[in-house]
Amino acid sequence: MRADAQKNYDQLLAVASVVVTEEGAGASLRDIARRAGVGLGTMHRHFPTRETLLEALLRTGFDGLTARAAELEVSGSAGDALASWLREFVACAANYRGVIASMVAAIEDPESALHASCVGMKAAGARLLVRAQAEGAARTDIDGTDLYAIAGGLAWVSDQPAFAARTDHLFDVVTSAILRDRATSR
Amino acid sequence: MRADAQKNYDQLLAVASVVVTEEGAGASLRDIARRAGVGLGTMHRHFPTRETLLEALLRTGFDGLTARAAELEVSGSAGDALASWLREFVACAANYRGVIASMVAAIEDPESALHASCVGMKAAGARLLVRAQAEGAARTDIDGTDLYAIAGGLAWVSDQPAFAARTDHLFDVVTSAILRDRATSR
DNA sequence: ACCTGAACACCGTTCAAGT
DNA sequence: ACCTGAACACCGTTCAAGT
Repeated sequence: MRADAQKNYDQLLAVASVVVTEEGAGASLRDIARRAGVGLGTMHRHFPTRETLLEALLRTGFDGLTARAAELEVSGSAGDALASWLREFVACAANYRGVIASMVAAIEDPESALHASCVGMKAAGARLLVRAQAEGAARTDIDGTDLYAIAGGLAWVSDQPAFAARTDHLFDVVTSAILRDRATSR
Repeated sequence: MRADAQKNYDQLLAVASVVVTEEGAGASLRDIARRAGVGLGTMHRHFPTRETLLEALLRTGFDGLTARAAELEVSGSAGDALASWLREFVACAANYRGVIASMVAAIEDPESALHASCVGMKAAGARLLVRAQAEGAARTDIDGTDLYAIAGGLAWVSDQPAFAARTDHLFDVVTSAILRDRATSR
């Protein structure tokens, strides 16, 4: 990438991080370009769709979740591993308001820039679920898609101002439906 | 209301029902006015905010839920009553895609046209919860707000095309976290 | 009383013109 | 190669002018 293009890209991403944190995943792309001091066309070349931008913003979090899943897959308690990873998944989505809807829709849309990452997240969760089920720590009548739905639902609830303060409690209530014989997890 | 005003109101509501069913709660109000053969100003006088329109669309469902709650409050099993009502709440929200976000936000916004209805729904759910808790059919560490959050989360998950087909299963999984000693409910 | 539609300030996307 | 910004087709809201 040419030096000026790289500078614009970095600047757009930095500004987008601030604006999307402030206003959520539906923030005005025009406004981001404006505040980054960049033309509208430049915005669209670097990030042709909103998903492309969200993917870049979530990149670090996605990589962290992937690494964390790899660790947890060989950790002591399969039940605790699943609960820990789910909690981090929800926390990651909570970084940018409204992003969970895109993360859920991306699963079924191979065209989405978020597709690969989200399919990966779903698969990582599914592996932790299978291990927990094999050890008798998780109920066996749910699959990876159910788990992703539950994680998405929890993330969405946490996104709502009316419920944000009860994220931890609701997490415990809902995970108790999946995991057996656990104390409150925090 | 003058006869022509009444006709415009009815026409707007009929068209809105179709358009919001097709495109969800974020449908273009301009488009609704256009398809109703009505000026933009008329649209805004009858329905000054999007919430006003949604409230009118959901009116029937809200009234049905209120009546159903009254019945269920004196029905045989407190646990079954809560589960039945929750299921109907989720089904009601599912009539119009995306409406659950407004129904959740309205709880904390007294200015919203949906406020009174949604506070009423929340209170009805809370009454059924309290009765179930008193009979030992529901866990006692959740309150009416937790229940509304869980109902909202389920409604949101059902709204996502990726998960819509598993609504019933996810409902059973999540309600099992709240209710004790119940068989799969459908 | 009630209705209409132009005007305004936004939005995302495209693309001709510049460097 | 890369950037800019006008042009286009939308959006919700307001309000002067009509009946």
